[in-house]
Amino acid sequence: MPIALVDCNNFYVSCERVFNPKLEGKLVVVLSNNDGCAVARSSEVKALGIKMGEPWFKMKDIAKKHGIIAYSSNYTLYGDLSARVMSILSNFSPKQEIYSIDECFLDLNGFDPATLMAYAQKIRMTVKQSVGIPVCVGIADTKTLAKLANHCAKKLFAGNDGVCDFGMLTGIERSTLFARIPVGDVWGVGRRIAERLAVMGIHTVEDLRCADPELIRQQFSIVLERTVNELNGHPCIELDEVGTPRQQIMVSRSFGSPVMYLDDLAESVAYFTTLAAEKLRQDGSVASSLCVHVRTNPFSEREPQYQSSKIVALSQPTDNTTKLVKAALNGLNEIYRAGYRYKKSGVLLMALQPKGTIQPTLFDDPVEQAKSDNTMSVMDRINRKMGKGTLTIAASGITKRWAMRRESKSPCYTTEWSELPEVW
DNA sequence: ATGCTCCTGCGAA
DNA sequence: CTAACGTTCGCAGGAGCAT
Repeated sequence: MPIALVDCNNFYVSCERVFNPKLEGKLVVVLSNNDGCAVARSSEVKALGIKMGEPWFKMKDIAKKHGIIAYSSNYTLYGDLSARVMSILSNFSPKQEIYSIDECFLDLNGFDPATLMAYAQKIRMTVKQSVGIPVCVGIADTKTLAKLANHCAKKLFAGNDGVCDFGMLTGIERSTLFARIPVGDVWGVGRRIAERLAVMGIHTVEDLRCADPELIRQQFSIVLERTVNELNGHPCIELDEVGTPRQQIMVSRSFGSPVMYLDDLAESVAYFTTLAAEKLRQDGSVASSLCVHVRTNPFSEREPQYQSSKIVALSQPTDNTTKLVKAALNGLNEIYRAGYRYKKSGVLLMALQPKGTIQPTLFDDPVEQAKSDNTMSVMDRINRKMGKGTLTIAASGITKRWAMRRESKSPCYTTEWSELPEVW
């Protein structure tokens, strides 16, 4: 029952390189929102020892010294390229689970085990040729093992051309390999759990594989017990093909610079709510309540700190931007306190359900409902065709003094005509 | 005693 | 010039509450 995990290499960096081949071989990082931390690093940058999540301002000296090129993140571009990669990959298996923006599982059940390595190479070549993104492929009998195999394809076997198939290993070879990998590299084992495992003398993947599942469940959770079983080749985590609709939708951002006044905060909350509402309608869901959240900057230790949130119930489930914004602003009014320097706000849409399943009695006025649906669908269509933010509600403001910093964003090559360089 | 919701911790990318 | 540290999602388990 082989499963492949296909994962893009340094995905955001690779996206930038697709449209700017001069970046090949150079030291490149992509920064998080607000140009805060490094969230993608080229292999050359990783070799310098710069860690994932490292704050940009802390590594500026090293960056200058080595000539690191930094990009602001361009999620529009990365999302579009991701969709192209996933579409190509879907041709390689009847069952695909898109796990994140840069990786997916493929069910390879029924394929001849002896041909899987070659098949994986074909996958890599096809994606590279048609989208320009390099990927690695890990193959094994469970999702946890496939993740681990992918990790090996990337890290341990530099000479193995980006593919690793655990099906090719004997039991001894596997144990020897696992004994060289720190337990923290296993899917589902983060920093905290790794620390606690270390206390128990479990340091490597092999240690965890041989641990007593019953004990692990007792000391940790059923999740980690499943991990142990999966490491032993017993599938516990199903391939999840159907994109089960989200249970909540969150939009929040740190501000480019701190905000003091309710007006600015309200603009941001209104804007984030419109973004959340767009996602909600894309999912075909409606929300029954929402949560507004604001906070000061926890890293400014000398400043007075404040954070608060408020849950607002909606009179009936809706996907209408105007109604959601009104509710969010009501909530904001209740938690706003003057005199603080706010650094972040956010909106969480909660208690989501499929739009189709709302009880008909809730549609008291079908005419109103149809009007609302029409307005929203016109807005969505215009924004999709003419670019995000073409049509917005006034409450989200024009000036956006709080807008996030994005000092070095590349053009949205695949989605914005206006951003194409003229020479093209 | 049982079942529900809410909150927190943790992990992932 | 200076100051500057991400976002979004799910799951499990425990606390707290109602029945």
